[in-house]
Amino acid sequence: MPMLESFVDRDELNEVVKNRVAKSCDLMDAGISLYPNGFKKEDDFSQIRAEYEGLSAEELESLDKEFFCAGRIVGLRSFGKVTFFHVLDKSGKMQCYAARDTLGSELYQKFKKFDIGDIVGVVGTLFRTKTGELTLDCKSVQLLTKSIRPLPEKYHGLKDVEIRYRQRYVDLIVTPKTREIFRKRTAIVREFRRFMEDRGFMEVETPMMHPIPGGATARPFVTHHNAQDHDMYMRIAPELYLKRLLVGGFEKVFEINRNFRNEGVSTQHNPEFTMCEFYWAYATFEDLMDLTEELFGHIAKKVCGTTVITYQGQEIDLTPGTWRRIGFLESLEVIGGHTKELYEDYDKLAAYLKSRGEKVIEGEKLAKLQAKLFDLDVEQDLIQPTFIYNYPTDISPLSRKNEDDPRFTDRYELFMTGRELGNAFSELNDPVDQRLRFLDQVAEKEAGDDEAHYMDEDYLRALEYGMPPAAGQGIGIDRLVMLLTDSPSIREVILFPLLKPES
RNA sequence: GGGUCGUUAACUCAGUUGGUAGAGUAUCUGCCUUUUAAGCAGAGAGUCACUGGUUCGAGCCCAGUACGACCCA
Repeated sequence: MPMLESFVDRDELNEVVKNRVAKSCDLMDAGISLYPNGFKKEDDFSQIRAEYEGLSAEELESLDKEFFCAGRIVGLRSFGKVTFFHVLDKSGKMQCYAARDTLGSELYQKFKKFDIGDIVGVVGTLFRTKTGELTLDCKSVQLLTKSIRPLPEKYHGLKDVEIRYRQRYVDLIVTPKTREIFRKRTAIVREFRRFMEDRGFMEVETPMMHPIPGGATARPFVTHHNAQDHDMYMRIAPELYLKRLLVGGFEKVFEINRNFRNEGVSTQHNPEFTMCEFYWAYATFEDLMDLTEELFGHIAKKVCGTTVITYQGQEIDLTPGTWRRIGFLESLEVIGGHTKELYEDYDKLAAYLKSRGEKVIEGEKLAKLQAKLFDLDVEQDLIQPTFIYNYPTDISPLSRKNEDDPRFTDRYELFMTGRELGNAFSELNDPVDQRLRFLDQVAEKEAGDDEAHYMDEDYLRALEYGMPPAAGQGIGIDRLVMLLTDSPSIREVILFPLLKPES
């Protein structure tokens, strides 16, 4: 194999890789294929364990049943004429045993060239070792895929977070906790979906590329459609499309998918992240509070087995019916410890924010300053689930105004563990009011706020046909997964988080 | 955008005042038929992130750059 042999001569390869390539050549010389196809895997280790772990050594001996398993060698202890090794498949690990007397010396010699990291097919019977471990006594061991790179150290595992994120495939091989997080993530999304479907919500897919970005206060990624020769924007939210579907007559819709926001990376933010947005005609934001408590309770119970969970050492009680509800301005007082004299006095508030290191832009509305005050002095103290409602109209351009006080909207944001998990409101379905709000946003954009909303004439046209009264919510799936997997960083719950390209 | 910290063998980490680059795992050789972080004996393995500076001499001190982590905005 000239290709493989030339591999060995490459000076930049480390010694371990060279050894493995040399072994691969030996195996091929002995007529062994390095990447054969066609092995029929029939049994998972976890199934085997579930079924036979309870059997005694004698019962296993009289079982006389062969199992066909496959997976990656993750541990190897050789005694010369006999070898113990652990094989990892999708369900877990199992110890396997290869003896020269069973395999025959020819096959055993070949087997001794296998390395940790190789993927093998094993066929054998079950027995129990002296120490009582359920073990597969191999009648045959077949190389299925040769691995030529060494895996990280077996005891400490992979610690370098940069390698863990860049080479997530290695992290998944060697870090059980990582596998666990992503299995849980899948379960969380599944239970989320099931909960919505059980309540009659219909899952839909709306565009990821928008001619006009909308539905959130954020900067978009820009891309370009060559054939039509115009710019497109990766969506920052699906909101305006989902509400068009309410106009179309679908009364309960939801979408679980990616949003893209052109902003910095932090432990809480990844430029592409997953949201579930749902819209419910003939419901109000108060109905959504109840639904949200049930939703979180359902998912926590299914995935964690309890509605009282621990996040970074703090006990979080997600039990439905117990969540706190508090008005936005009230929270500035009760939690933030401020008074009307500060948060209703523009100059005083601006001065305070500046003293705390916040930027205050000339001409910014009072409500925006109040939102900054909230971020500064309230948000981090919202540990237990809390709905903050009655957001100022000026910072809620898509929300229905409160009927008693139009300075505020029927909107809430959901907080826990000191961070936002959801944003919801009764929807603004008055096309004239919505047009005025858009105009207001356009003015802010012209004044220099590049996160302000764009005018969307088609969305207004849809509202002019009539959107039923409705309420809708967006819930950040990544943050929900962080919460339920006790993960301190969003990168721990995203398979391939955004990193700068390698040089 | 700002600050702090990190980058040494494939992995996990030491590295003294600035004086020949270290350990464990992994790898290779030998021994070993119930081990499980297997054991015993031996061997090999390094662009100390990168670039420049100070110095007789830099992994170590200084400056910058890259990437990453954390905190702040």
